[in-house]
Order: sequence, then structure tokens, then C-alpha cells
Amino acid sequence: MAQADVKPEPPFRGRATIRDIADLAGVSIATVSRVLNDRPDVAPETRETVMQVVREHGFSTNRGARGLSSGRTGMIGLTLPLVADAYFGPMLSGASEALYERDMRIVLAPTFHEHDREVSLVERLMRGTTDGAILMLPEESEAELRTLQSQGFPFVVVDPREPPPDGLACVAAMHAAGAKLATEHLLELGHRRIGAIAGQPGWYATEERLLGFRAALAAAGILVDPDLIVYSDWRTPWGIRAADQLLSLPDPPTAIFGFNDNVAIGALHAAHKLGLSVPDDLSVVGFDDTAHAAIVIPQLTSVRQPLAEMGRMGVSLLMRLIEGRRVDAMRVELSTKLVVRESTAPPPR
Amino acid sequence: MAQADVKPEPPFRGRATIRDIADLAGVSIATVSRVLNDRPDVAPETRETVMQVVREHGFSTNRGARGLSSGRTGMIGLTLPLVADAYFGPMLSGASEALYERDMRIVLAPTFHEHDREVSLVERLMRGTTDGAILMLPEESEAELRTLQSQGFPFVVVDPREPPPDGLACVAAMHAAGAKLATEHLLELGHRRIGAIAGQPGWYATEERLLGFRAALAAAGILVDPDLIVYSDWRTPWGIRAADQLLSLPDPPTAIFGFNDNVAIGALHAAHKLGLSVPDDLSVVGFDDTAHAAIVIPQLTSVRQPLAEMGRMGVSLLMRLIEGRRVDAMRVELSTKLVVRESTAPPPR
DNA sequence: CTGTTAGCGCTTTCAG
DNA sequence: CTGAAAGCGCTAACAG
Repeated sequence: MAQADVKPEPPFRGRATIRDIADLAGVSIATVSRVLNDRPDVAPETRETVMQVVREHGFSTNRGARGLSSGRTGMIGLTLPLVADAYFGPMLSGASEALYERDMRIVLAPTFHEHDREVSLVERLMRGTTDGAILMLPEESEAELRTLQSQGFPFVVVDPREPPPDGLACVAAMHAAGAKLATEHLLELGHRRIGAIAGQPGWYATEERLLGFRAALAAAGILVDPDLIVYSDWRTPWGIRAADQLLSLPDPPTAIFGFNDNVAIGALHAAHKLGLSVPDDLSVVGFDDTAHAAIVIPQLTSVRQPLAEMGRMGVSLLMRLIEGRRVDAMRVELSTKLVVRESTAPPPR
Repeated sequence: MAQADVKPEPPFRGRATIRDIADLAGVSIATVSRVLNDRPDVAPETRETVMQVVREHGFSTNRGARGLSSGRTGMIGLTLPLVADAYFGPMLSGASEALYERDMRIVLAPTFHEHDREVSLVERLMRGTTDGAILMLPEESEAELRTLQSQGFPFVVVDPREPPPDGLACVAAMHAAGAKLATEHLLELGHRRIGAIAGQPGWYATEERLLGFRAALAAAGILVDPDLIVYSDWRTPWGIRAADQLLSLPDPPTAIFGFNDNVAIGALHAAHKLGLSVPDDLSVVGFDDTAHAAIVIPQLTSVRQPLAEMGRMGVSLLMRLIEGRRVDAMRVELSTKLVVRESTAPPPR
């Protein structure tokens, strides 16, 4: 009633639907749909008319409805262990940016490291809500992943926890090469007794980094003292303990290579407690190069993992999968590089 | 082919639909829908039968379809400036956890601090994809927010950038009280010349914290030296500069209160460069108590803002809005508290 | 190049 | 308490 229709008042109740646009533009809804989906078979003139109306009313298509009829929702799911985390944050950020550029939406599903939660979340994501998913550091076993794949749901693994199964789209970083770089850096500085705070045994990252560490040592003709390698949870408090252990050895290392920034920062704390100065008395290098590396004093030398890039790459692979295009490289490894800051120097004496 | 049908093979092609479940359970789809939505008008026995089948097939309802027919999609949108951030991370995490508990999905929309992007993102979120939104530190002006509200889209603002307009659901922290606490702590330690690295002028957080800072000083009978307050961008490099400025004053402060952890850590860096020891030569306190506060050496004394709690609270308000329930407290302020760590001590001499 | 017509999977009156 | 039927907004053949 009282249909003013002065100028900017939409002649429909809530938000415009494709039908409103069609009426306003004087065409059929099919035509509007075509325009909206950039189909080639529309007269340029018609297209312009429709776009006009669309812009005027700030119309944008209802994803749910589109999903229902076409099967593609324009949304992708993303699982990750933790959302408030210096490591996963940048990955998520990179992925979300890439998705934004493609005008796709991201459904966030943090798993808090719980296997069951992750499984049920993925299950739900599959049910018509999303077109595919990115699984960051998934909890699922290879077998579970394969089952998922066999169900025809497109997904890509970013930063696999275990050695990446082949046939699965997967993006990782060059752990071994990075670890080799870090170790060589220490070696060049003159260090001969280098301790390593490795991550949790069995993890892909841990084992690969260990490989690089050992390779560099071997190349320098140094045989590894088993006492100098201690496994640890990835978090700082555990890094402190591990460093304590290393530093209280009869013949302690002059440098410590933490397999991620958290444990390396743990080493910084341990050294501080012991009155050791970094880098004068002890050199420390980390891995990942998260934001933490730069805020700590002294700033941490660390191996840079291209976290955001990994997220973007995951999206890129996923899009190919969803579009059914051939994915030649199912598995991509992004390179790592050493960022030298203030925590490394030649050994004392 | 070779449809084994041994036991767990579903008799339908892709994923089960509500119709499949209905057939299998020998009821109508309407009944299944009722069960799925916890409607009261179903015989307990029928309900059980249906649930049985649902569980057996791991069925869960297609949100898109539900959204289409009922108007509620079970998804909510969340905008925030940055996703990879020690400040927003915990807020996002809290919100996502609360949403998970309600079996709702979250559509993530990072704005990278771009006003236009945020506006268009919110616009899109409104169009049938989500039931409502949480806007963290929104870029929108009060006027824009009100327009949004007038369109009937439920949303809540978490951590307003400007003084929160009333009538809008909003959750914030008690900035002034927290700043007062921090200042009093310094005062009790014996500091008399206390510098402040304030945030950007005009921000709600900045102004409120300034109020608390001034109030504490006034209560102690100290009148503020304008030279001792310097405004700054919220990031560490700017914090360093601000601290440099403070520390190079003819009569430099013995303590610095950074209005967030980033700038406080900047003060730590500045002190380090100057050869000043914290807390012996200079005390530093931060605000927010992000993860950074605990990893830095010395660990930072900081005012704790209940970030995750704010996210949860935002969800809780939003749900009430969506369900059309009365929201008595449209505006909630969560309390802050001081966490004393290692960066504060009595002034030298 | 454009319009007509089925549904997509689900919720929801409205009858029984 | 349960079923039948009418869409929700959109896409995708299929005709013209």
C-alpha cells in the first residue's frame, strides 16, 4: 500500500530476487541468470540493461538457492586445528584472500585438534553447504582421507601431518631443504655442537626437518650425537624444557635449532633463565618464521615457511579440482628460505 | 557397479536427502523434517525410528535448502579486519567455538581494514547466505550501521572502533577501568613520571584508556605532562618510535604504559636498543594481553582483555537477536584485569 | 539470443 | 500425530 515509488524505493518487500530484477529489466529470469553467470549467449544490450538494474538495487544472487539448483554453492569449507595461532593464521589469511578474489565465501571450521570434531565437521561441510574443502594439518588418517576422496568430494590438504599420500591434492613446504639451510648457517658460523629441538616424532614436518638437519651435519663431516636431538611438543613450555635438557648436558651445544619458532623461543627463555646471552653465548634458530620471530628480543633467525602462499596455493588447487580441470601437479611443495636476524652468531671463545 | 550391498551401502546415489530418510523410515518427509527440527508434535516412537535411520546414514540437513524454505540458513557471517592477528584471533576463536556449540556455521569475511570491502561483504552476507552477522571492529560509520539495522538484518558489533551508538547490540571491554588498573599498578610501584603510548586518536579504545590513565594519575595528585602522552599507530614499529620519543625527553619517564601489547613491545625494543634494562631501568605495561605478552623477554605485564569471551558474547547476543527474543542489555561491557608479569618493578634509585 | 518449465532439498501451512 | 502440497530463489535443459 502507499507505494511511493518516488525513486529509490524498491517495489518489493525485503531484498530483491532474481524475479524482481527480471521484471524491472523487462526480461525473463533466465536471462537475468545468464547475465549473472557471465554466460556468453546474451545480447550485449540486454546484458547492459540487466546489469543496470542489478547495480541499482545492489542485487546479488542467493547462494543457497544457487547451490540447490546448480550444485555449486560458491562456498568452500576450511578446517584447521586452531584459528588463533601465529602459524595457522597466515595460512588461513592467504586462503581467504584467494577465495575473496574469486568471489567465493569461506566456511570456517576449527577442530581444536580433535579428530572426531574434524571428521564430523567435514561430513557436514560436504552436505550441500560447500563445493569443496581445504584441510589444514588434518587429523584424518590416510585411509580416512582416501575414503573421503572416493566419495567424490573435492578437497586439498595443506600442510599434511603425515607423509602426504599420493593421488591426493596436497601442498606442503620444503621442510628438509629449509632445515638444511638453517643447519648450514650455524655450521658456517663455526658451530660444531648443534642441538636440535625436534617436533613430535612421526610428524611429516619433524621427520623431514630431521633429514635436512642430519644431511647438513653429515656433509660437514660431523656425526650426530644422539644426546643432541630431543623431541618435543611444538609449544613453548615444552621447548623450554627441551632446551634445559640440552643446556645441562656435560658438553652442551653452542647452538640450538628449534624445529619451530615456539620451541626456539623456548630456548631463548631457557637461556635467559640460565644467564646465557643470545647470540653471544648461544645461537638459536627457529623454523616457520611466524610473527613471533620478529617481536622477540633478540629477533629470531628462522626458516621462513610461506604460510600465506600455502593457503593461496591450496585454494588454487581446490578450484581446479572443483572445476574438474586436470590437476597435473597433485602435490606441490613450496620453497623455504632462511631469514637471518639477531639470534645467531659465531660460537663463544 | 558391483553394488555389493553387503551392509553399509546406501541405496541412493550421492548423499542422502530427507526423502531417502523418509522412505527408509517409512514416514513422510514432513515427519522427518519435524524430527530434525525438534518439533514437539511427533510420536516418541516415530521420532526414534527416524533418528535411527538418520544416524545410520550420517544424514544431516542441507543448509542451503533449509535457508531457502525457512529463511534461516544456520550460518552467520563474521567480518574482521585481519584474520592472522594475535588480537582478532582469540575473538574469532571464541565466536567460532560458541557457534559450533549451537551447530551453526560461520562464514568468514576478512576486510583487511578496507571500508569498501567490508561494506560489500556485509551486503553479500545479507543476501540469503547468513542469518545474521558479527562485525568485529567495524569500519562502518554509525550512520551506515544504523542503515544496516533499519534493513532488518540482525548483527552485533564486537569491539567498536568508535563510541558505540546506542540501540545497537554491541560488546566491548572496560577500557577505562583496565587502564586505571595498569596506571595504579605503576603508581604503587613508586613511579611518578609515567609515559603513555596511546593508540590512534579518536578510537574508542584510545580515548577510554586515556580516561582511565588520567583518572588514576589525578587520584594520585599527579598532573599529566602533555609530553608524556604520545599517540601512535597500534603496530610495533610505531611503538618503537613513540618510545624513542618518550625516552629521549630531557626528563624521561621511568615507566611506559603502551595502550596495546604491540606498542608496549615496541617500548621493550626501544629500551633494548638504548641499553636500558626492563624492568630495572624502565617498567613497561601493555594492554590486551595477547599471546605476545607471554613470549617476550621479560614477559610483559599487561591488562587482560577477555578477547575470546567477547567473541562468545557477541554470538550469544546475536542469537537472541535472530530468534527475535528481547535483548535487555543491548550493550555489554566485559571486565578487564591486570596480569602482572616481569616487565614492571619499582623505579631505579 | 530469449523465454518456459522443471526441479534442487527442505520447511510449512493445511487437512485429515 | 502425520501426510500432501506449495513454494523458497535459482539454474539448466529445451524450445522457439
